[in-house]
Amino acid sequence: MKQRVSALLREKFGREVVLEKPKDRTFGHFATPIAFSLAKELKKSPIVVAEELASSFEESEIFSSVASVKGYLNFRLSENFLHEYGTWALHNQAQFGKQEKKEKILLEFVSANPTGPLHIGHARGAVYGDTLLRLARHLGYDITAEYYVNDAGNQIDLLGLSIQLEGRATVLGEDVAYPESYYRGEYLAPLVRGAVERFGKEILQDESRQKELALWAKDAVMNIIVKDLGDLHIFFDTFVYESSLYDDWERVLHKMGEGVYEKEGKIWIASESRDDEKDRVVVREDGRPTYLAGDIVYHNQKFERGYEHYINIWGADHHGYISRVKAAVSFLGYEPRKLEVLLSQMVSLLKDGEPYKMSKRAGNVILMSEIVQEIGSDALRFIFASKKSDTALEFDISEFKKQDSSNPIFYIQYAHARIHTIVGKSNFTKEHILEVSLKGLDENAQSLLFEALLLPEIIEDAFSSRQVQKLPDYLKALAASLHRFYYECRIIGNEDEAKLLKLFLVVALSLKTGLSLMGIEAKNRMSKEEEEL
RNA sequence: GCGUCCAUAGCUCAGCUGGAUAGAGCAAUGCCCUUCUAAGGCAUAGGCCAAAGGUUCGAAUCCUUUUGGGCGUACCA
Repeated sequence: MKQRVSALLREKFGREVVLEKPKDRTFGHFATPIAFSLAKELKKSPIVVAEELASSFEESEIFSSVASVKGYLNFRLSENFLHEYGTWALHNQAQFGKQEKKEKILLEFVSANPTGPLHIGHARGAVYGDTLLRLARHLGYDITAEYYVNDAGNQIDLLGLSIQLEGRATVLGEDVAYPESYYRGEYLAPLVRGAVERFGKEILQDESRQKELALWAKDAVMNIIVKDLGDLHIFFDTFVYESSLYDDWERVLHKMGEGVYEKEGKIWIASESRDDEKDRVVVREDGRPTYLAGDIVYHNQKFERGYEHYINIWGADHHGYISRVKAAVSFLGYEPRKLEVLLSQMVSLLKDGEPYKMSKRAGNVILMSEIVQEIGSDALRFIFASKKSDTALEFDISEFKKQDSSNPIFYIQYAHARIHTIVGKSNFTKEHILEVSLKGLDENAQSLLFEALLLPEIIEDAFSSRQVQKLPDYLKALAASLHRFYYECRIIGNEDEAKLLKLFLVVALSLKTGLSLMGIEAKNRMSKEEEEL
């Protein structure tokens, strides 16, 4: 819709025209301040310029009016245009808001280490990534969702050790001296049981079998992670295991050519020459590659697979890492600009006003699964998707729990359910409703129709700006408009009943489509009884 | 110290490719169910957009500085 208007104006003025939402909807559907910039060039007052422009629009099949107000140009779309578009959308529901972007994108997100279940901080990146994924798919991008599994290195050894410690303390009843760093948490108990069942108790005490234990356990942990993500309706296309990439290390190292060098018995990457603060070690003196090495092989593998664009979603605590990975990409002979790293900022939790620390090693983490159980996938997804991902977010768990009825997700669901109910109450058949014209609606109704038809623009904007919160913002506003309209106008028995129901169906289509892009299923009815349970 | 993200209503946050009177939800106050689910609607109140400069017709938005925070600053992941 906006694209069409924008294209039309670009043609007319021979330049890009800024289109915005009028301050007041009664002014029209779209507005542009173009007269202000033209005024300077033409050396006339903006008001005069706007008047002249407005009167030059006489005949147009898209606009019913073009008016100038205080230097702004306000456009009102024609009834016919809105009618045609709304009717098309209802007959092609699955196509509504879709495009055919085609670009091949690799989206990597979550990628939490398989050393424990996901916590609430991971959930944010997960929701953000999955929402982007859904938006991109809707826009026609050929996008792959990938999880990179860090199953090599110290953290895996630590997992083996942690299971042994837990087992020796709980199964063998030993008095265990805990080292400084190890993992703790309830998830270890079943792992210990499983390990004993599979390997026998001996494995708990045999230090030389830590690795063996860990390699078995990481798969079990990955299963937990995948299951927890599934509960949030998040699914990955591919999993890449760090451990599977190291065979390639020598070749990749060689591929970086001048980008790496030897010094003090270690191998370094010359990342300082590529905007990093300093050069970094990639292979230690004892020959063990560092964490960075894993990411270098991985990114090389990504680029060799040949995508047009790469998006990584990382926790904000990794932001210092961006420049060194980009440096590596550049040494590998690829275009670092194709790699886009998005950050998901920290989530800090309060519980009854008390701050919660979220270090995985500390053990007192809030598990993602715990929150999903408390408030449900829909509410969690909605809250996280509603906040700009690069801003630190703070919320109180206890506040969150009691939020039930005031939760925006219910507000939107209720709007959708209302439409479904009222359509069911009407004596008109759906077929008849779809046949009627959307022309001849009054000001309020037409404005609602226009708002509902804006979804495609929102989807495009939310994805291209990577600001997914634009979608929930829009849905909230649309639901509010629906509720207001519903309150003010009685539908059943109205002389325009079928017409208004058709309008409502367009609104429902937008709500449903928008919710599904957030991984939330639209409800057809709200039940207070269910809520009590 | 350096890098980076941030600072908007009492609280949680939108708004940021510069544009018309800075918005929403929660919390507060007062109304609206003989009417399609009141999980709703209406109204009131609430702001020196952290501070100071600059750019210009025009700044919450762009630039600089300051202040106050988060995160990072490993041969840890």
